[in-house]
Amino acid sequence: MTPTVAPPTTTPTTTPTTTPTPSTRDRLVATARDYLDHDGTDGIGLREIARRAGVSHGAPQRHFPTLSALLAAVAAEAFGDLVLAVDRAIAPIPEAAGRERLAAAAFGYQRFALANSGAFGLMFRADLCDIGDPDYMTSGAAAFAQLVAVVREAQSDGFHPEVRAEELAGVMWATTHGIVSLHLHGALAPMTGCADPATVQQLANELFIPSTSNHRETP
Amino acid sequence: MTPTVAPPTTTPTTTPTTTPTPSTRDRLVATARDYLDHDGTDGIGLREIARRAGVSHGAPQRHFPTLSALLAAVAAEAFGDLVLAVDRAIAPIPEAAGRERLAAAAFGYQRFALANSGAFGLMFRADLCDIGDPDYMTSGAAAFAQLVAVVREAQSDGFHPEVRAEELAGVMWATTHGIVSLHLHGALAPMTGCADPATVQQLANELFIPSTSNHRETP
DNA sequence: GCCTGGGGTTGACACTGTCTACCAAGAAGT
DNA sequence: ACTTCTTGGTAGACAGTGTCAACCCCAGGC
Repeated sequence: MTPTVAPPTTTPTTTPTTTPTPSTRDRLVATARDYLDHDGTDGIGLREIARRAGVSHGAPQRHFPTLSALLAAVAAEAFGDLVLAVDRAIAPIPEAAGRERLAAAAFGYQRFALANSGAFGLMFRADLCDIGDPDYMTSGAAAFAQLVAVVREAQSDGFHPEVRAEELAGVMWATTHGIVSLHLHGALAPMTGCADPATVQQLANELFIPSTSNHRETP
Repeated sequence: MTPTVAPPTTTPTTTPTTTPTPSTRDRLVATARDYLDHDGTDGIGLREIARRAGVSHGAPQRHFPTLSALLAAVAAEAFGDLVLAVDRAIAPIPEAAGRERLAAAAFGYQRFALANSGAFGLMFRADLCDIGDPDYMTSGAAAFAQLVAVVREAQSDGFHPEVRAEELAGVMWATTHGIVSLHLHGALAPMTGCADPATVQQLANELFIPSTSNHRETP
């Protein structure tokens, strides 16, 4: 999301760009993100975030009406990072090789989920973050739109051109999402016997996208 | 559940079969399941379950050391129901038609998840139920073993016989699981434009299992 | 008859999210 | 310059939670 031009996170408080002091609100979001990266979603809470951010337990209420709203902001930010990660994953592959770009996007999604498992565990949890938050919804829609675009490129490259791109993207998304979700749950490895979710993704790509080398770049 | 033969749920408390009084422990599990069916996972808690079961808030501690243990028992029961549901879904299809049985199993998984969205939302939540519980682990493994068996049948029917059945089952499981998870999260419909997750599953089946009619029986 | 222990109750403790009153400091208007 | 209003932070309350510990009742074994 808005890669270079400083995303104004919904609060243009007299300092739209280059804010020198991180403005409590941003610090709360960053602290929550840190918490997720270190400790996962398990014990996250408003008071603990406030404590780690060095403010009183009532301070977040001035910026977010509820904990879900704060976490929605964190999830929205994470969705932006996801788009960037997928962008980086497909960037080195020429646009003409649409099928390989699609495979690379799936691996990029996986790598992001594994490297940011805490934030990923939050992004699809309606009980934790307010999924009605406008920022959350637009960020999520942007991520899906990116996937649809990659699918369209793959369709130009001969990947099931007869199917609606949105539905096709839904299947691809669900497959990759299911793989990483089950893996992070700890269910995939003992069941399938292969500890690396990328191996399962590799197989999924070979089944879905048969006529491609599907080279899986090293992480 | 426990349809006919009454599996003794880990507590052979002097009445292994045909217990006339539902024995608080069973009532707690049943009440929790009811809660999930009616109100989802959102506000579930030990005290609320005890309240609805008509016992004091400390009573569950006599049977389950922690809330996670109680919910693990509920999830284990739900995994058993899932196996039964998938069994019912593939039963009317002749065993020779392995690919169609696989497709039917996927639809059966979906229908179970949609009809028992509360319990399904619990089964893969490590923060809610103790996934180290032995009952939980064996029930989950049984569900996956059932899927592997169906995949093996499909392989005998020409469905990618060169691939390891466990890995193949992992891909199929992840795809269906991802579809229903994203749907229950509310993300699939606005993105793909089709409200019915079975439509997405239908497409996934057509992509995975190309040479079959993939008839999707009416729910 | 006594004792023992399973199973239920009640009360406590620490903790949570949210609400409300209070307060400090800067902006704005007169 | 003085007042007023808004913004943002603090501290205390309240209802709720999971878990722990003490107590208590009552059936079964000696």
